Amino acid sequence: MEVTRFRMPLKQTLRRSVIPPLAFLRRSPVAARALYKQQLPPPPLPHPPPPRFMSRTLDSMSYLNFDDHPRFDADEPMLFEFDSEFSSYPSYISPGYDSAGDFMDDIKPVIPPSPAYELSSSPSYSSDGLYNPEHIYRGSPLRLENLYLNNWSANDTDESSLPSPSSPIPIPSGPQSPSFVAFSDGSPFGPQSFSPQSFSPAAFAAALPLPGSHSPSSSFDDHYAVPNQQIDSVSPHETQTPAWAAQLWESTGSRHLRTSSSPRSIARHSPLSDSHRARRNSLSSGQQLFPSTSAPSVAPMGQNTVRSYSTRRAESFGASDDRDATVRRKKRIPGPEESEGPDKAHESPPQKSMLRPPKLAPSAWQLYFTDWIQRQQASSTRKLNVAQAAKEAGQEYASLSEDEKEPYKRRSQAAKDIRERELNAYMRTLTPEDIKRENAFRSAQRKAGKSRKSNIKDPNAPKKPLSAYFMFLQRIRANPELVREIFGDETETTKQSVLAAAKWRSMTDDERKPFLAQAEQEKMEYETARRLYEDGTVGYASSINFSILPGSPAFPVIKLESESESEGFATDDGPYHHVRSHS
DNA sequence: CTGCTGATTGTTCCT
DNA sequence: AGGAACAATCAGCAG
Repeated sequence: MEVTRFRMPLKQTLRRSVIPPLAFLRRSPVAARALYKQQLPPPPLPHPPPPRFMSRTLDSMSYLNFDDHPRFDADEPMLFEFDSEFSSYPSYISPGYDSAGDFMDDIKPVIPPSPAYELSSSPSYSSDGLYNPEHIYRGSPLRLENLYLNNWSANDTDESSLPSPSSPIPIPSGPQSPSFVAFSDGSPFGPQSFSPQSFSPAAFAAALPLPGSHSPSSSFDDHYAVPNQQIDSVSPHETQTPAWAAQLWESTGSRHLRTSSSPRSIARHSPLSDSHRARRNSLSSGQQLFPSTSAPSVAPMGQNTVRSYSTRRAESFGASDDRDATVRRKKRIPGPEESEGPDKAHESPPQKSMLRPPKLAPSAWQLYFTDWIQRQQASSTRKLNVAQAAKEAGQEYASLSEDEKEPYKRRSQAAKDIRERELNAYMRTLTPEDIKRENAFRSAQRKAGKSRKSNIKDPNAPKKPLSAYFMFLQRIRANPELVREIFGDETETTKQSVLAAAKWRSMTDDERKPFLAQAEQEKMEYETARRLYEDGTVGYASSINFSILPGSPAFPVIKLESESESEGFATDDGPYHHVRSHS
């Protein structure tokens, strides 16, 4: 098997242990969410931001450039090793597997957990097959996320001075700190730029809260979101999402996420600067945006933090400050067309897919089968080929009761949960060029009849808004009474569509009006978001809904029930009275 | 190679 | 393409 071994120099390791400044997170909301959602340690939050930190942070993005750094030295001592492939299941499904894992998509430091999370001798799966994170880290809550958290906690500290999870973990600082070695040459971002900071998972959660509502369709955010409850308990003083955070975490499902409770102080800024650059600059100068002393302050971004996609393209395979790109590069086996840069993306389609998404999580059956084979090997010397084994094990598996299958199902589900997150995170690391290349490959495969895989969509791109008719559909589905009225007893979705379409056609223009207006409104928002995204730099998630800005005409729109579970939908007052506060 | 199952596609509607 | 959710089919995994 071809194994490409990636090695991470110590310098990079150390660099990695530096907490990304919030400015970077704001500049790169996608990366920020990925970081946050993996529960990485929080960025330093100066209170108030030291001026020097603020000014220097702007130029210091290269500190996140873990790879392909000009200063990269292949002879540096290595702490990490990564394989581009792994021959077995990753840590979360394989008993006894190193919990640090070698999963490319989610770089985890291979460093023993801190004493606070004493490594148990038990594997991640107990003998009954149950997945049990507590078997890995004693004293940590039974949450898969804590695996990441704990690993990072361990990594971000010196092995010799490991703090407890509840106590803040000191960030090394000062010129003598090895963490800053990387900055000592060339980088304008000196060690002194950081004042001693501390963080804890709780502080991080408090620092970077998510908006209060979730889109039912936004699986990514559903899976990554830290429950508000948790955040609140951590930071009782912050009952509201700070403006910067609201902007930061505005999800791709923002259409659904916008709620009346979402802070919108960002709206104070003029929408008239049609260039995102101007907009961002106006944002960065807006210190008054973060007046709260309890709210985390943010180093403003400077002019030079804005780069267009074309710029990024140019840097795509060169020096880059894009952490996502870093991860991505590690996953890919470099192809010939990559060495020449992305200019060739439009040329002949790649011979093979460059994507290295996380592998599927094993099903309950696969886990059982793996165990079965192991048991066979342990208890019997007879040789079975896989076909025979599958046949025998398949019969046994079929005869298992639900209770007996349950442990396997739980293991499988745990693996699936993690895998889904990793996949989502992975997909978000893809650049438009990556996607173009992959789609060119897929198109060629389809043409050749070798695959029927459809093209992938850019998960970072703004989603097309729903048409008026689809909003009508949504509305019906959200309301049991309307469901009964229009769908009757029909449960088949395809037939429901027919019924809904008939109803739609029978409606008068007046009855359709609110849906059409809403669709028009969202279309405009989409166009704005799309332009910003295509211009580059702006992750869709951070796009601003200009329609909420003061002076915008109030736009009566339909409040879909899916957007607010707390608000019951009263059929008697009709849809037209529901006005979204943000619109 | 076998058995199983997760992932993907197609289905329906309209714009 | 965008929503829902189910059926059908593809694809991948175990050694």
